[in-house]
Amino acid sequence: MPELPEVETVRRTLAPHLEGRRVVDVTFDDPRVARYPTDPARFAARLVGRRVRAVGRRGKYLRIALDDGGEWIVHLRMAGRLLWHRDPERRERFQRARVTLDDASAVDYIDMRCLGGMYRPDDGEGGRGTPAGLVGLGPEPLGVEFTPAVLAARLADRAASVKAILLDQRTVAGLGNIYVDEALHRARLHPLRTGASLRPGEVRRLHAAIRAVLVEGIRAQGVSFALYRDGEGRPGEMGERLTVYGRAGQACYACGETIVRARVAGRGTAFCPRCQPAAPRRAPRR
DNA sequence: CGCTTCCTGACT
DNA sequence: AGTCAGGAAGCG
Repeated sequence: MPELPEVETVRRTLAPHLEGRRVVDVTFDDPRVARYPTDPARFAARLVGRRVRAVGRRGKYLRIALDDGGEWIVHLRMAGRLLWHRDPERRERFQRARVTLDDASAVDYIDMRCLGGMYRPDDGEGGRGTPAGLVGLGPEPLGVEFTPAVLAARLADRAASVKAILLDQRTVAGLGNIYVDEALHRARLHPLRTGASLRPGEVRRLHAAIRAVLVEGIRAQGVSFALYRDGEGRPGEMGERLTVYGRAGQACYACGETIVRARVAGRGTAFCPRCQPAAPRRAPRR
């Protein structure tokens, strides 16, 4: 569920409450959430007593820097939420863990499907316990290192669909199903176009579209279809601003054609068949 | 490279 | 009862 704009919104809403605070207690209601160390007691022992330096983000990973140089990492996957509050009596349905801070506030980890989890890697950058996906993650799409040339290099010679390539976090960090569909529509590219088929001008369009939809998503504090909330429990408003995702059967805002839904890269995919024509048959000029 | 799997709930 | 869900590791 949460993609880069949603995770960034959680980061921004949690940071003022967490930074400078010391962890005084960690409890797990579901031990599966402790991804590393996998023993909840050991996880708690490694987090209790630490002070939060900064709440950061890399792709869809929340990286919470601690005063011992290590970090506490959270990945929300499909249905995870982090909720900060001051009510010790509060208990959300599907609450899986609680981290209590030294001002008596708490951060609850809530996850209906239990696909997400928390990591407390051994010390040192990329120490044991660092989630595998964080190693080899592609560039931050809103950072200076993500350029049209970098994107072009990652699309070149690829037979896979541009949708599958963009969903791969090694290509660029933080895109998920919603923002990929939105970016492809904005760039007027059919999701089944192969990476190798994209001409330089199309790659530049895609690069700009990716940035634009993510910036808009952050500004709207993310998409809240069902479960997503920010760190203080508020829904985002990006769901009302989507142009293709969730709009199958409705008219394209750009051309009036009916938005269709198909399965691409194993995912439900919405696109406009007129704005996003299928791949040209001829090989691209170089 | 695409497909399956993890998990649990909501919807048709 | 069957299908689907915004993620991503693992498999063939």
